[in-house]
Amino acid sequence: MATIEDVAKRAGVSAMTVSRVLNNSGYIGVKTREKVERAIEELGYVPNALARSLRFKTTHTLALVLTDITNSYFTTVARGVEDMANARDFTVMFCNTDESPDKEMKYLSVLAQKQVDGVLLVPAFSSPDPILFLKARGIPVVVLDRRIPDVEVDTVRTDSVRGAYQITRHLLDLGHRRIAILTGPVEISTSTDRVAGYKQALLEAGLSEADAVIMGGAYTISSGYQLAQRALALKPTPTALFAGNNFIAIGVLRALRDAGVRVPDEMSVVSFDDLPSTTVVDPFLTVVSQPAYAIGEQGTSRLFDVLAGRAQTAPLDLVLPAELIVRQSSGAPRRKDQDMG
Amino acid sequence: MATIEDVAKRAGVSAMTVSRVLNNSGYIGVKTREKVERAIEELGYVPNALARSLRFKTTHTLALVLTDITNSYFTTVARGVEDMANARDFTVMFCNTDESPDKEMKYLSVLAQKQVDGVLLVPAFSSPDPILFLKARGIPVVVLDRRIPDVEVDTVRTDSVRGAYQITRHLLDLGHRRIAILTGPVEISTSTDRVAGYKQALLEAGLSEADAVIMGGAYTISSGYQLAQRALALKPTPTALFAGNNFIAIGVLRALRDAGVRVPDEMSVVSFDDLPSTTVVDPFLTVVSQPAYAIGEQGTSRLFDVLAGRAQTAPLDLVLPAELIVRQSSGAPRRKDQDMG
DNA sequence: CGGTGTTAGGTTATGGTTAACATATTCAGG
DNA sequence: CCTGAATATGTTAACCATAACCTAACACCG
Repeated sequence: MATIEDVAKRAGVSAMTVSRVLNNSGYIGVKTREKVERAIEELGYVPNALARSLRFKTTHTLALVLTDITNSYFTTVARGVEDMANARDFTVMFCNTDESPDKEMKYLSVLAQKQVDGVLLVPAFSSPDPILFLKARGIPVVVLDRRIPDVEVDTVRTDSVRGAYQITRHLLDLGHRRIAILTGPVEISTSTDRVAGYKQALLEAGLSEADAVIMGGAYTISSGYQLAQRALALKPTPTALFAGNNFIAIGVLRALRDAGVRVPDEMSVVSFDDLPSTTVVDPFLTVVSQPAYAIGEQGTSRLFDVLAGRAQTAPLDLVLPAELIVRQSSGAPRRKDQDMG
Repeated sequence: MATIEDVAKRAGVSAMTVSRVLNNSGYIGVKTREKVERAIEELGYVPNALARSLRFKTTHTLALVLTDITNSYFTTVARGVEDMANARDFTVMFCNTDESPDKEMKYLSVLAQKQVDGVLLVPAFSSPDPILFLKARGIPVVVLDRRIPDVEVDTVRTDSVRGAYQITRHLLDLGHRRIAILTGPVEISTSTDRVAGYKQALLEAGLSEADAVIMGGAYTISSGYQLAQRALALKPTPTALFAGNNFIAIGVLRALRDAGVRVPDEMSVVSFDDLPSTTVVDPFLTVVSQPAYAIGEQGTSRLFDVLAGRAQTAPLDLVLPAELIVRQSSGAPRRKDQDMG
């Protein structure tokens, strides 16, 4: 790769003159400019951003650290991040943590070394450590999707409590009284928030804590499958299942299919997180849909505000609304199943 | 962010000594090492990878340039790339080109400036320019998913010809004689390769060029929808539709649903590219499935070989087999539709 | 014609790290 | 006790680009 010095030599000028041509700064003679531009062309020179970054202490690079890019929800978040970053001439590094705090920490260390200008983090775990690590090194962070307790940090997420409330309410309105929520790990805020919204709706409908059926597992298909099997074994059997995310929903639907339970006739199923419209012919599942793209976009936008010193001191907690989309997977419970309110 | 000089001062030694501790090189006294390690700890120092990269001319960073991370196929490719890169302590920058050669070129220029060690490219267009650009700057490239004619470059892709042959053969074996292929842009090799495999199967089955129904559009859902509508309007109507990729397949299935055409009873549908198993409860579509993860992995592996100087001179053209997965969307044509072979 | 401002370009130092070289201390062996 | 090897640490220069400073030629004014 040619350096600025190579260009300078070929054009018969100093490196500084080339730099001036590149950055359109200072005075440059017309003929000199031409000579330099020709030399740049001939050598296929591109300036070395490392050297620049070393001086200016900015790399025009962000990092997106998430649990698994393979989850369509995060794919969409990632796309939102990339589009927003690209619009400001930033590039994005991406890192999959697979929900492992170790892997997450290793990545953050590498990212700090690479001097990324900022980090968008979907935390693997509800620990303040990753945030503190970045803060100690002066690297701005915005947390996406999940809350982290006990630490001041900008956050952009979906209103899980209200979303869960709405969809539970929808089931209650249909007449369901035995609704099980099959959700992710208790260490992740989305999980606990969704349970909170679920409970709130139950209580408001005159049900008691004892009527809540809360089953925690992981945000995976296999976990959804197992949780659904366990839910089917309960006496009395729930009339509706609320999946904590899209992976769990798929697992639940497969378990019901394998058990020969028809949806929604014999069992209503709803889910947090929609399935990507690009892979589904006929959307069937009643869901609360998260504004994934907007979360990526808004989070990145906030990061730019911080980088520009435009951010207020108070940490942002931007909570975007989820959208209830009623489809065919939820219906009234069969009469014989119905409780007497 | 603390520098090595800050650490040196705090430990009362020179920067070089700190460097030696960091890299475990040369001789270090026990007590000195302790002092330095304490200083590193206290300051939360991490070495500046920019400065290192400037010296060593390697950034431990790869770039993945693809058309759209939102396509589940590319998401999986990306995951393969990231896992392989991560295993070697490399990070990955990702860039969506949206099939725009302009955007692609802009990205490549930025990546060259940022001194990435190598690029994994899903080309937006069948032009050698991006390859030549990178080669001129000494940046290794591996092309993924698509071929680029008229240029020597390492390539890792699916055997589109054979995959298309197999699935067309499958339809022919079921008795179909009027099979339309609805595919992507003619400028993209996957598209032309799939058409080639399709034709080959037809000819082998004793059909003629005239029996081929080839409709080109874009690799999008809306294009699939429109192509299917046009295919339905043909006289005689095809008895089977072969979608060129997963997006087209979704569009086709929606068009058939809207037209009230039942699959597979009234129309068989097959597709190149599977839908992600993580978003489908009951896989229904007969497909040739591409080894997306392996493509990412193998491409990255090849890139590492090149970086290590371990690559043979001859450009690699690694063609991975596609897998025919027969499901319910393909069946025998209805009798009244059947041609007399 | 001297002074001043404009134009055009060069020189030096800096950013953080480390290879190469230089210097200083310790210790074993003769 | 001296010599030379082994050990321990420091100094300089280089990677590449550029801000800050400096020099020089020229035009224009009074």
